[in-house]
Amino acid sequence: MGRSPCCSKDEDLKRGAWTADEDKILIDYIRVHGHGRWRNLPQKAGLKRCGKSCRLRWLNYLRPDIKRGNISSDEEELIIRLHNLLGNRWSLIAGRLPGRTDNEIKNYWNTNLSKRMKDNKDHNKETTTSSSNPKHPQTEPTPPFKIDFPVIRTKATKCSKPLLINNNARQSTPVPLLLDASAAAAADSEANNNKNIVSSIASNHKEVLSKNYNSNDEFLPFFNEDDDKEILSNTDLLIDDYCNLTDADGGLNDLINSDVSDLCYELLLSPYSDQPTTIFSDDILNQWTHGYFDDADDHINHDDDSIIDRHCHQSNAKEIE
DNA sequence: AACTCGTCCAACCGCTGGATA
DNA sequence: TTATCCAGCGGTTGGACGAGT
Repeated sequence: MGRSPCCSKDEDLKRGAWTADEDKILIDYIRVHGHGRWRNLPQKAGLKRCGKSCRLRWLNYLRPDIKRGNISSDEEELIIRLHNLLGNRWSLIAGRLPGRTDNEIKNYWNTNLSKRMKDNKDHNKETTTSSSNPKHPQTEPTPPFKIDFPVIRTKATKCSKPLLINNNARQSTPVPLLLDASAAAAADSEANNNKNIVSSIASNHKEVLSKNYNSNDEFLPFFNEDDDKEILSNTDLLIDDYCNLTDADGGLNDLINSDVSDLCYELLLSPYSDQPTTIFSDDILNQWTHGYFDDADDHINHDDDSIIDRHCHQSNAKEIE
């Protein structure tokens, strides 16, 4: 049952800090053979280390594209904004900061920013309390960092099928969509609603395909699970989720069995996984972290066309060609 | 100088999910 | 379908180091 441990503890494997010699051996080996196959790498390279340890050492310290030095203020602001947006998805956040590792960002957050955010929150509470006093009219609160954004739950998921939607056919009002299959099954009352939604989506997809995927096409927009105001992005969706929802309709299944069914969009991937890195443009982030959430009562701006960085589409579209 | 305490961060650990036989 | 492999992720740990007493 389950997998065997990466390295059994009774093996004569070295732990703890790496020496310069070990670093050199690892670098030399990877320079010649490339990385990957971490489990066998230590043996082949002549290192008495666990493969996992080698991987971590390479990714977090020895990679040539690692950026040394302090986190700049720009990087810091970006980390804060991304953390507001994504939560503790360190690898995703690191993906937006070239040369920075998830470990580094996680450490930086835990040692610097989390404390500062907490202090800031406390300060805001005090400010709010004192501002309730009519003798101290509230001035426009402009905290350095906003912290109460709903976190978008994303997942570094490889889609094996295309998910396209046409701007022109997009629904104008937020639509509740049950993304979890079991929840969908439990909520019979939602079934017809979902069917209608998915039917609409599938219809959109058909329309998109009929137009042969032009530059206005985008991924599905966010949907608002209205009560808890949780926001889910389309990256949470596996294609199977759509299929489950659309089985009764069949429309989307037709779509995904079409000629372009082997398209692969890779979303929100870490920079050191041999995969594309730039997913969200800074404009998008600005919209997400400022424009989208400036109004607490309306977390999602469905009228805004820019949801996912168009570069993602374009680069993938080129690959398709 | 010696000790304590807090901070930083590299490394470890356990778990997850995709791939594959 | 199931078991296993493997890479990757996020939380936690512990040693090094500096500041304060």
